[in-house]
Amino acid sequence: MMTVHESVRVRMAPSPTGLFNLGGARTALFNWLFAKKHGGKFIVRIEDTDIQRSKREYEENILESLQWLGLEWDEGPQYADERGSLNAQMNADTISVNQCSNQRKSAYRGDYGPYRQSERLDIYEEYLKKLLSEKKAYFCFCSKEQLDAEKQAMQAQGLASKYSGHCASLGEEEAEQKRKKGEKSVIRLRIPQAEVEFHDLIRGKIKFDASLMGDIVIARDLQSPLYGFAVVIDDALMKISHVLRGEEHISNTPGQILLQKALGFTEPHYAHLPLILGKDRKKLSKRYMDTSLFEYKKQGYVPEALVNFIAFLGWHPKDEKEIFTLDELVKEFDLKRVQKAGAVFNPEKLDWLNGQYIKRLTIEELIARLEPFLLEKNIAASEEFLKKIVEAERDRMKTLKDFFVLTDFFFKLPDYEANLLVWKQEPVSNIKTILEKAFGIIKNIGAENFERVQLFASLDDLVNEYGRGAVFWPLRVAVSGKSASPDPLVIMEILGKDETVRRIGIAKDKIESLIA
RNA sequence: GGCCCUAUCGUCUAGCGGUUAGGACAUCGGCUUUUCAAGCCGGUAACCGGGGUUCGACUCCCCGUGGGGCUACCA
Repeated sequence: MMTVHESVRVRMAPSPTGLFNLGGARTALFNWLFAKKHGGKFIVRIEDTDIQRSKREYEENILESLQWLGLEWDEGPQYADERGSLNAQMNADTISVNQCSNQRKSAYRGDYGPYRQSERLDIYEEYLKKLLSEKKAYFCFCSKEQLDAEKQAMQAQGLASKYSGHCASLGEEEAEQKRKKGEKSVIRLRIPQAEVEFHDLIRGKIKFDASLMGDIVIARDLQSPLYGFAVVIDDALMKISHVLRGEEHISNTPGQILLQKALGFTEPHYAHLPLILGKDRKKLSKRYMDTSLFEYKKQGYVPEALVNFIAFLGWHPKDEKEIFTLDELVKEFDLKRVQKAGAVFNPEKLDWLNGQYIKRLTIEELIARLEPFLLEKNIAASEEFLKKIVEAERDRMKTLKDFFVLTDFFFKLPDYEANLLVWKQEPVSNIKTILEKAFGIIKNIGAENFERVQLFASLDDLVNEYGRGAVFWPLRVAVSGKSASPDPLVIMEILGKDETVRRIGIAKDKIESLIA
């Protein structure tokens, strides 16, 4: 385990421009684990500086997803509708209420708020002005077309494309005039001709040649900071000690470090997590496998399985244990054991894990998890009945949703081909007699004795005469309408005498029609 | 094109100079067996290539190659 002396404060800084996905979940999980491991704080900060793409509903989705996974945050947004439950458990004085830009009252937990970038615009402006007055940043009036042409030209020469610095030497007054005239401008940070180096906790030393970067844009205007600028300010102000984020951010780290230097901020520690890749080895994208977390939820995956699965994407414990609870992960987690290369996401393993978790749930707990699905499908069944069918089928369930395809026949006998009743090479006439005899035997069992053991004993003679397969196969089909099911006698017990008799009656008719 | 990251079974990975290269998923076979699962047992399957360093490289270094990321007035 790595030793961390200072107080650990990590953050998850999602941009609410889409539904929360696996990549986000992984970043959140690793940050959360790191915080818990070191007794630190896990902070959620909403990066909604891109007002065009940011949506409130996405933000809610992110927050709900985190809660579903069990990754509760120490500081960050809090919603009106959760105040009732959460507020009660919290110190009232840790909550500050702000009026947010779109008229909605937003509350936060934590002392470093607001935790939504759109509500921190004045803070950014202040730092922007500071940079400008210190001449560390300047207004740039170059048009997109100009910039594109520059870029093309440089690439054609085989050079790194970067901003030429055209407006860097513009006089203050000149710039001011242009602005007054309403010429469109952006704010750029002066990048020194220097080497930027940082130590990545996962990858070691990473070096960049800043002279290849060109002066970077940090804001559209005083009230519109860009991501790279806002993160630096917020991380510093929120006293973030460790930045654990996806590998795609490695290349914007040097710019951020330069910004920290310009502002006199201390540099946080960095750890860049490997990417989660699709089967095509590319970063998970909207088009490819990048299903939102709630989609997994809807498909019947349990959060424990998802957490466990995600943890193992780019990380591995010391020993060979594979099933981990969140608490166990906290104990085992260590950045040292985080992988450097991207990890291809393997849905089969998720399925397996999910199945493992379903098997480990108590019947009661499993039924509780099934509840929302039952509600959605409008299935009403007694607790007693549910318990029985869940018990009979749980080993076959990979997802909660499997319950429905697996247990449909308990509710309603599906139609099936008469042929299905025939066991292997057994003559149809034998099947007919077996069904008839079984029908008679079963009909004679008292409804109060309608249990597996009793059924099994009563059918003993028939089994001895024709063989197990020849007896149980047609009975299975008769009671389930399927070729794959739990033990037919178990099904009968659950179904009860009347329904069992009725179904075997149907099978008898079918087999007769086959002969005729 | 430029910059950066990266490289062990199909996939996730263990390994940290000397191993029969281990585990998990998937796959294949067997057991169990009235079906399908589950479970148990077993099999197939990997160190990208080339140079070094070393008595000895999967392991360390360099160069290729492959893969990925970034290259926005997105995050």
